[in-house]
Amino acid sequence: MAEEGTEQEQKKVKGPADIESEVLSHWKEKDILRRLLRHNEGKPYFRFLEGPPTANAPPGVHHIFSRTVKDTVCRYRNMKGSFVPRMGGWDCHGLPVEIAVEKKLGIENKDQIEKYGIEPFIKQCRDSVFSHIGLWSKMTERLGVVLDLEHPYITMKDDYIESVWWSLKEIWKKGFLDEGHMIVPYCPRCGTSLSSHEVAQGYREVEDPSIFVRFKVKDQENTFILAWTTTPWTLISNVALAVSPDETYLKASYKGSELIFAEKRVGALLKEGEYVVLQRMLGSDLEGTRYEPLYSFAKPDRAAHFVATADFVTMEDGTGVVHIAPAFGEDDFNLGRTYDLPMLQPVKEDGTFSDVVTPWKGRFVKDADPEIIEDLRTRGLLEGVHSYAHQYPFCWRCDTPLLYYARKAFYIRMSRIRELLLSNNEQITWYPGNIKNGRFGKFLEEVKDWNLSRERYWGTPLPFWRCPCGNELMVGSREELKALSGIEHIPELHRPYVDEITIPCKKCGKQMVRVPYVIDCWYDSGSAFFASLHYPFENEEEWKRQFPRDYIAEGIDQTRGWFYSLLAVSTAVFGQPSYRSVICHAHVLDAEGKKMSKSKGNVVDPWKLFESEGADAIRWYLLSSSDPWKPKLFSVEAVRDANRSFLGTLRNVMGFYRTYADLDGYRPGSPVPVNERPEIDRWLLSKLDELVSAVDGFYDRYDLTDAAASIQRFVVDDLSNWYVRVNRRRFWGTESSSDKKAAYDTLSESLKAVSLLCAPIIPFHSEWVYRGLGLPDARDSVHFEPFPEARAGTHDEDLGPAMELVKKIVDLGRAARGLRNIKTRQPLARAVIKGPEPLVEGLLSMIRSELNVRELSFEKDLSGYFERTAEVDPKKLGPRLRAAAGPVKEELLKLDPRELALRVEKGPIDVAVGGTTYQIGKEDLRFHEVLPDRWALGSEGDLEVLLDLEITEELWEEGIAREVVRRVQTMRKDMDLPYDAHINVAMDGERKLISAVEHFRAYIMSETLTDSLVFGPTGSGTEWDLDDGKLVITITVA
RNA sequence: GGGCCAGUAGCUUAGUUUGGUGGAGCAUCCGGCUGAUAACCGGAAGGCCCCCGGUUCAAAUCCGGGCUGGCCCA
Repeated sequence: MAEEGTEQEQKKVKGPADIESEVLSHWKEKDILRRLLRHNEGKPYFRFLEGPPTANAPPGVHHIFSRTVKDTVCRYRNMKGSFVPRMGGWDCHGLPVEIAVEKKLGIENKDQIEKYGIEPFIKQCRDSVFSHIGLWSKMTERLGVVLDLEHPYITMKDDYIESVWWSLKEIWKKGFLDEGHMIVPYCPRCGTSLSSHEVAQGYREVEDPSIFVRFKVKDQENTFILAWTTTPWTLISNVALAVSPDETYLKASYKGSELIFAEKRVGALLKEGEYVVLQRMLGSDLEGTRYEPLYSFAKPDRAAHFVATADFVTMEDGTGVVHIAPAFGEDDFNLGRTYDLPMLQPVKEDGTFSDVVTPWKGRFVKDADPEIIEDLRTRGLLEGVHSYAHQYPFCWRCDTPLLYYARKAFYIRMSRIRELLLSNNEQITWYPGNIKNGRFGKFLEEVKDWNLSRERYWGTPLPFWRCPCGNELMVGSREELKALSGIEHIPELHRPYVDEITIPCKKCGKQMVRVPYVIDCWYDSGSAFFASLHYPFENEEEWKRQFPRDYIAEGIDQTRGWFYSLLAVSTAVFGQPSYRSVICHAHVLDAEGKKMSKSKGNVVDPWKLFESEGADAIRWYLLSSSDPWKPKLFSVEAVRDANRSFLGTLRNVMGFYRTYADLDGYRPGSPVPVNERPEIDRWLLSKLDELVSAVDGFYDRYDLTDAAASIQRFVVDDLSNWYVRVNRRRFWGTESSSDKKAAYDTLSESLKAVSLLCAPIIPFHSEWVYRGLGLPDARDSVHFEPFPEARAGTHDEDLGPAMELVKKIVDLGRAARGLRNIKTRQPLARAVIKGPEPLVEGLLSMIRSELNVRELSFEKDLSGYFERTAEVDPKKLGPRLRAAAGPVKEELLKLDPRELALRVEKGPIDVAVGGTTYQIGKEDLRFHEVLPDRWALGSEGDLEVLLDLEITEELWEEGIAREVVRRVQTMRKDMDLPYDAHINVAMDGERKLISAVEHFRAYIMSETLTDSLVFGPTGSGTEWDLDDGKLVITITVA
């Protein structure tokens, strides 16, 4: 019963919302989405990995985009016969979660968190992680995405954390995990380092002092190296000066001193004539030169205060000499490692100078700048002070200027495996390709060590225990921890519980204590390719089947996020890439191309769109409008357009099919053999065949946009606007014939194939079409069908080009009519065509009826009908004559175009330019036609369609008859008459019109199912203003 | 401040690899077609192809320099 009701419903052309809710309830009833998760189980894997979102905020349009891109590829592979595991995943840890909780609790720093208590705090975090998960599930389902959200991986689960621990221990065993100082952006007021994305939010343009400082060279009288800095407070911690090894440096005498600096900077530093160059040398010659420290508050513990060389020294600004304080800058720090420089850090965590810096102890470092400058001035070490405008980061929460600080941290030595990262990247196919060696590859080439530790609370604890005696160990599993600590019950693998676990030291017997860090949550998600399986503790076999993953897809912002962490972890732990192909899709912007943000109020509400336009329209728009990696301007109008241009047409073709199939009781089955069907059927099937291969190839190459575009072209142009339109009559007749059966078979086969081809992109409409066809062997869902294969034998080589020619001829003929305002309803005596002749009679009659001409003739030459003009074709002339093309063209412009056409017709003509004579023939020219009134011409390239516009009385009358038929049909439609209702008609009007109707009486009556047709005044009726007079028509039901 | 991507009709875009009369769709107007169609067909109007230079007989396309927007970084 339910089945029948559904079919009844489908007769009418419905809106997308009805279709989708109907499909959704069908899926629910038959449990389709859940069954699809297991579809093709036991077959070869297509290994997809879902990137885990954080469910503490509702999903937005860009998540819809991601899910669409992922789902479409997975559905395609599923149809191609692969088993596609689609485990959902949730990212749980990290600062965003902590900050959301801090906000909720009304606290804003670590002291307050600790006062509140770590245990209740992380409980709050855990509770808030899934605060919006309901919306995520709802969105995923409404979008028709197949994703297992009932058994997802969850990064805060102990199993997951345990796998992460294991991997960290692997890295540690390889010696890639190190503890040491890292330069991190640090907010002295909040007492914490900041993540890079937090820093990025807080850049502002500021003015800082920029000073030129003299460093006295040791053992050389009155000689100074001139350096430049915008952070005077770091001079206290100076341990070296850096120069560029390949640049030239000068020693110049200036106002009684000798100064050393880069030659390229001289113009910006000193005035011409005020200095004398004493010596030139390369930067590398300066290496090792010792100088006297400016300050000696902090004592270096090894060799310091000499010149080093470094590539990062530029000639853009300053003096070409950079002062180095390894504790306060990343370049400085790295150079410090290279040269084994001491690290002076006389600055406390709150950003003030420590006690050793006697003059300024307790002062915030930046506030001490003016006094430091003054001190240098009085000591004669200052060469100049300027103000310097540049971008500087501030804390996004408290607006304090950030300091780059060397902090103790655990880091993974990614720089050591840079080459391996790069060669692993070579094995990955990127969409779009330019990311591989561009944004991503460049990033890898300069990969930095990965600062892994975070001085926070809600995260995977770093499983590193240390004894006061210096003994250290890494714990790689729960069992290991229990065995080592002797503690049987561990509530969970989070702070504060793991903090309380101590391990007796095997060396000294004291208690080893865990370091206080959690790890960067990007490491969590980067471990998803194994931790989601709880490998290596479980699922060994499944792991082998799923490594590496075939496909991932996320937004381009993940380049240095998940795409990187996924590759970084797998390279560090397994030495191999963890994924083979990746689609980076672009962002979804508002209709103006601006980023959507709540504060701007330009966020499109996906739920409203689901209701008004439907999920398929959204999916189709996102994939068909342009490549996924081009930004999408998202608006209701854009989605509506997708609905209209493609889905609407598909719905209408389906509606047409249903209307007549139901009327005729047609069911697909025992089809008419293809070779017995008319040309047009074979043509459509042949087209369809080409489409199937093309779309298969597009999907296979992850080219979703071309797949969608070619399907759309087929459905709109070939199927709807050509096949259905020119074949309508075949469906109308009441008697059944094999021709009619062939038409139905062709249409239903095409619709079935289309539903399969677009199933990966629009799962709802494809289902609706598929189930509405009445297929005898229909499965529960289109999504269980295998992807169609091009059928041998349907491909007809000649029909394609022949039909293209027919369409072209028809288009040209209609254009010719349009030029002269001759409506298609007006029959014409003949059309003369110059061009290849479509061989098949069936196709010729199609041209006659589409163009409404009685006769068709093909001629090789139409020059007898009209004159031509000629002009230069630069495409031909340019390559042949090169530089002479211009002047020759000028010369030819002097001739009358008509005369030129005539002369060239007889043979090449000579054109003399600059003493050389060039032969110009037909092939160098383009021709235009000058037509007499009787003829109308449409042409494209060599194809020309000429219409005879002479309208005889008989042709005119036939035109009137067709007008009348059309008016009557319109009236029938307005009266809502059934298609098969018979009528009686009365007409009154001008004599010549009535006479025309009388001559075509039989034709009019049969076309309009009229039983009786009478003439004479009628009381009521509709008055029609035909171009040639008025006609009143009255219709009554027979 | 650096890197990547983009800028073409009122709007959305194709064309740029390989130089040779810039094509579509939406919207507007006119005409047509309509026994599925909010569909479609024809025509009109609408383009300093972001700007400035360069190469070339010829540049939307190649090269250089800018500008604007988006993204990623700092």
